[in-house]
Parts: sequence; structure tokens; C-alpha cells
Amino acid sequence: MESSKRQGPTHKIENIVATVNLGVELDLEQLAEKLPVAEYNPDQFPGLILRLTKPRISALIFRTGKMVCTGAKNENDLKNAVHALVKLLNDHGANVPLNPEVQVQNIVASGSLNAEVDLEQAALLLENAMYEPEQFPGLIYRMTDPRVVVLIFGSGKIVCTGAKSEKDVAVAVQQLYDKLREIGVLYVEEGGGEEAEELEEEGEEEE
Amino acid sequence: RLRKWQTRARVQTSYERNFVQAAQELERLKSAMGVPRPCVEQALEIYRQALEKELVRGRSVEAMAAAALYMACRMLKTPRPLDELIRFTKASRREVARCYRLLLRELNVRVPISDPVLYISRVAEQLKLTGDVVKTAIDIINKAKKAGLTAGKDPAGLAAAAVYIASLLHGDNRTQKDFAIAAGVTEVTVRNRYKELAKALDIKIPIK
DNA sequence: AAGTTACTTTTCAAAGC
DNA sequence: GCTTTAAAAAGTAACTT
Repeated sequence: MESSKRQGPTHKIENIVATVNLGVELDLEQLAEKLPVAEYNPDQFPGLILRLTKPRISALIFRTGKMVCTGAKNENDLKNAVHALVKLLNDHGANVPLNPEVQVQNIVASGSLNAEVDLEQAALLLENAMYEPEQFPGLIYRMTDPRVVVLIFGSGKIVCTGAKSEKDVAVAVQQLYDKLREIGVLYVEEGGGEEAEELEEEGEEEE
Repeated sequence: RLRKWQTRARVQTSYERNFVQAAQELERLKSAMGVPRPCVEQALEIYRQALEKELVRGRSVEAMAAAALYMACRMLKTPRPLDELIRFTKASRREVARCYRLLLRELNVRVPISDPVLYISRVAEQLKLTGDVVKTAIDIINKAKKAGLTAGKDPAGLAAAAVYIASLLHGDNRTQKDFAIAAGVTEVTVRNRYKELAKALDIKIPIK
């Protein structure tokens, strides 16, 4: 009589952080002057900030020719953004290679276990977990296998961060789901019809 | 003989001097906040362990002492909100929180999970409420836990709402703001938790 | 009281203080 | 350790209307 239509976990990549080595030293002052959209305050931060609008991707460009790209939601957008940035730099005095080396450093994904989680119980049963509702509503779980950190909320929604590949995210999310089911802290809505005791009279409150 | 004394003094300064500073700071916090003596003693023990494991390196005595006191109060079931502690320390909440996490990870101590019930007595005490109100509030919190309404919520906010509802049920007339201030949260939070609890637990509030 | 905006947590690289 | 970027989750806070 139990329909096993448990959806299982789902997830979506929200942000990819990658480093790019252009291999050439850059004159940030000159670039900042030619690119009015660029932000460059060396006193505040050594990198020049460029924001692309199509897919909203930001780049931090350094004197050494190294660059950090953030905001991409998939590797394809990331590649296109890097190409666009290279062209933009070359159109404004720089001379960088067309296909620089790109390394994904961090992937952030959001998702859902499609089941509510008893965070208090999970905190007691999981090894590397920290749950401090006074400071943050999510349970912080450090996974060692794929080395990632997952924020788990009572609603079953999760955030996986620290992954180096999309596969790591998928593996981590599935492993987390299996572990939480195993220790029995996942609950599907219907569950056992719990009661809500009555306490007093009826009426409306108004001030 | 002089060199021997200097050597001993040097050994003592690395450990003893820091410990004495922490003890003075904890004594100051106790007076300023009205923390029970057992909590200060427990905090001193935690601080001593932190010193032995060299966790105080590169950190301010104040931040580590505040973190130790926060942890001690929770271990002895008389929690004080971190934001309340922060008002009496020079250290930023960021560093105190960082020290607390370091102590949590490096010392093999078990700090009980924040329990809204432990904040009920504090709120009731400040507002001088009756034991019956406290009992009803605890009842409400226990039902809320069973109904899965407490996950991720600030225990102080839950306690404030539970005591507020209990007061209404017992005919007391205190404003939401009174409970919010007593619990150290905003009226908005008390109102949100109150509505949520009253609706989910189907509690009917009598018109006064 | 509703809306906004903003901050809490986690992750990661870059260069320099 | 800090500075800057991005992004999500859910809760709390601080303003404005």
C-alpha cells in the first residue's frame, strides 16, 4: 500500500569559481582607463573587476595575468565568458593567448532531499556535523569522500559547496541522501498523522 | 640563581600569565553579566584545556575567554545568547564565534544542542511569570518539537513565543515587545514564531 | 504589518598587506 | 588573518512605506 514514488535527491549548479592563467603580465592601470566598466581600486583590492552581463559572470584580473571567474552556472558559459574576456582584453591593448588554461576551483550547488530532516537527530548521529540554530539555521556537514561541505536545512533543501567537478556534486548529494536515510532522519510529509493538541478557548487576538 | 628565576618566570608567563588574564576577564564578565560561578569555573577549565592544546595562539584572550564562557554556560544548561555575550566583550562576534567553533572541534567536549526550554526560565524570570505559565510554555515547546516546527529556528525566539502564548492562555497581559526584549530577539521574530506555533498546534487564544 | 535590503554560514582562487 | 567576487539555503534584523 506504499507507493515508492520517493523522488530522491535533486540538485542544480548555482555557481562555478575558476582560475585562468593568461600567462602574460598585464597593465591594469591602462586597462582600467580603456575599460570604463572596469573597477580598479588597488588600495582596496589588487585585482581589476570586470562584470559580463550576458550570463552574469564576474572576473578578477591580476597584474600577473592570472584571473578568477565567478558566477557561471555551467562549464559552457564559463568557457564562453573566458573567450569573451580574452577578446575584450586584446581589444584594449593586452596581448593574451586565445585559449588559456582554465581550472575549476569550486562549485556551489543547491538542491533538495525531497524530505524533511530532523536536524537535531542528524547532528547527534553524524560525525562531522555542526548544528547551531542560534547562529545559522542549517546543519553544516563536512564530507570527506568527495571533499565537500553540505549545508542541510530542516526543509530538506541543501547547499553543496567545495566540489571540484559536477560529478563530485552528484556523488556527494546521493551519498548524503543514502546516509541520512540510513540513520533515519528523513521524513516525508504524510508520515504518521501527528496530532495537534487543543489547549484553550477560541477567539481572535487583536491589539 | 637569577638565570634560574628568569627561566622559571619565562615558563610561567607563557602559560600562567595568559591564564591569569583569562581568569580576570572571566571574572569581569561574571560581574557584568551575572553569570553563575559554576559557569565561570567551567569556562576556566575549558580555557585551561585550550591553552594546553595551544588553541589560544594568535587569538585574543578576550575572544577565547568569551567563547569558553559561552560554551561553559551551554554545557551547564544555563545558556546565554552569543549576541548578549558580545555586548560585554571587546572581541567581535566573528572572532568569538570562530573561537567557539575551534573549541568545539579541538576539545573532545559535547555541547548540548540549544534547547528552547532552557531559555524559557530566563524569560519567565525576567518577566516574573508564574510556574504555571512556565509549565504551559514548556508543553508548547515539546509539542512544537514533535511537530517538527523547531528545526533551524533560534531557540530564544521559540522560547519567547511559547512563553507569550502561555501568558495569554493564563490571562496575563504583556506585550510581544516585553517577551522580545526578555529573550533578546525582535518583536517580528516573536510574532512570526507565535503565529506559526498557534496555527500549527491549533492553539486558540482567548480574547482578554 | 508588509516590503526591501542586508547580514549570518560554507567554499575557492587570485596578490598584497 | 584581511581585502573582493559569486551563489544558494532559512532565519533574523533593520529600515521604509
